[in-house]
Amino acid sequence: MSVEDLQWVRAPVQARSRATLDRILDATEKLLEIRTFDQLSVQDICKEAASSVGAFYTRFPDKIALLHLLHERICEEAKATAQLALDVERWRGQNMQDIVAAIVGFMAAEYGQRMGLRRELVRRNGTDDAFRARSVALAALTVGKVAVLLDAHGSEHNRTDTALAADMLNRLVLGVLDQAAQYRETGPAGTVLSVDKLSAELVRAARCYLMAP
Amino acid sequence: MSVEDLQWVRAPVQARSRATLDRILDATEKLLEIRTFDQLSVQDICKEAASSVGAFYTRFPDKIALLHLLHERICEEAKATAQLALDVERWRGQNMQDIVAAIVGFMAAEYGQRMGLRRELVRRNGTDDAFRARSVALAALTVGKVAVLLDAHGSEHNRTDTALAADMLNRLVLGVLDQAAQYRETGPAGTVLSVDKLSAELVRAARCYLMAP
DNA sequence: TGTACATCAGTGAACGCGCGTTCACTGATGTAC
DNA sequence: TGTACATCAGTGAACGCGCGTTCACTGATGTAC
Repeated sequence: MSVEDLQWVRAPVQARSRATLDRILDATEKLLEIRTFDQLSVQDICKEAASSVGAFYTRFPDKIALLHLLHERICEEAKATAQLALDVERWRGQNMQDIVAAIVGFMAAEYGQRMGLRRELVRRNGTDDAFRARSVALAALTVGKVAVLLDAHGSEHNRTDTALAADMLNRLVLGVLDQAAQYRETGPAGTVLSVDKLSAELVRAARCYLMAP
Repeated sequence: MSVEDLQWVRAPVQARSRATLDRILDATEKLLEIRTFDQLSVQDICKEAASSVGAFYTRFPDKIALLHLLHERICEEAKATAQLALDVERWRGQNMQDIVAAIVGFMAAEYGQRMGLRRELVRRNGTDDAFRARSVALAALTVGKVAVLLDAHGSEHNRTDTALAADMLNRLVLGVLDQAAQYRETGPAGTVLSVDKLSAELVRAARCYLMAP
């Protein structure tokens, strides 16, 4: 999906303004690693992007549209990935253990990237309906596909309500990852846990949740 | 612990100002059910508390001190509860299954109260060091006590690294509960899950994580 | 290939609104004698 | 028990700062002929 399809930005027509837009998006993600979106002034962003406030407002109707654009992009990407990664056919013949490990491991690794943006989006989901709607739509899609996957492998787990199991799995995995995005280096209890270790424990938790008697 | 012991508020000396302070605290918690702390003006809070801006500033040095006070209070309460609830002696002779069910169930129920405040505090933990330090201290305490509990019941679970297991348990349970506080009525995937059902699934997940082979 | 013109892009100072904070003042409560 | 005085508490209009947004202007790019 290209930037032009999105409602949040006036599409650039010259290569120059396209480059400026890209710099603004990159600068924003970079600054979000350290600060909240609200803590970023439009000036800050434009300075970091080697651009100017006026240039910003020829692209975006207002400040928040920038964050909407970043969210919409990341959601569309994730949706496309989910369509491919969670397809039943793709996993036919493989065992549940490996499937869970692959999917949860992938999610954890993905989440490791762009932590700043994730943190901001988690915040928005709590209070802004437009952001929440997009996030919920994405989660509903993946949860639905995971439920189908669970149905197709019914003999390999011990859950009868696969819809509930899929929903809970999503809550567990994203809950822990969102939390990790909030607390960064040191976790919620002050302990350092590498992405790999966290990922491994998450895989373990997911497997256990599905397969324990 | 009484309000006077805290550094965030000028201690009231007359009953009248004590009452005003209480109204301000209650009003804040009430308003936090719908809006972010940043979305609340001092005016809003004072109006809801049937008080005035001037009165507010005779109690508090600034706006944020009010939230610090609420956080410090809730953390002290939680610490006291943890000291009692997670004591090894208290659970001697009981089996792991019941212990997990009781503790996780209790946490979920507790969390159901004051969701608005929780949501705000989760947000703060992500960006404000003072809030984070308090939350981390609390979590470190509970995780430490859970680890001791796991050690004392070593034969009833399958985890060797009890410190890691306790940390992960904390991440799983609080991760899901924090997330629920963000999304409220409808969960992250748009599904409605009562506190009881969520609690039951959390208990299941925690048990499985500890006891699966 | 060159020139004129239209549109796109970018600049940064200035504006104005919202909200945290202050302040001059009034009223209530407590204490000394 | 009454009076004077000190301190506590409360009021709400006014102030001022920060930051999102606008705007008058300059420069760059593309197109027609």
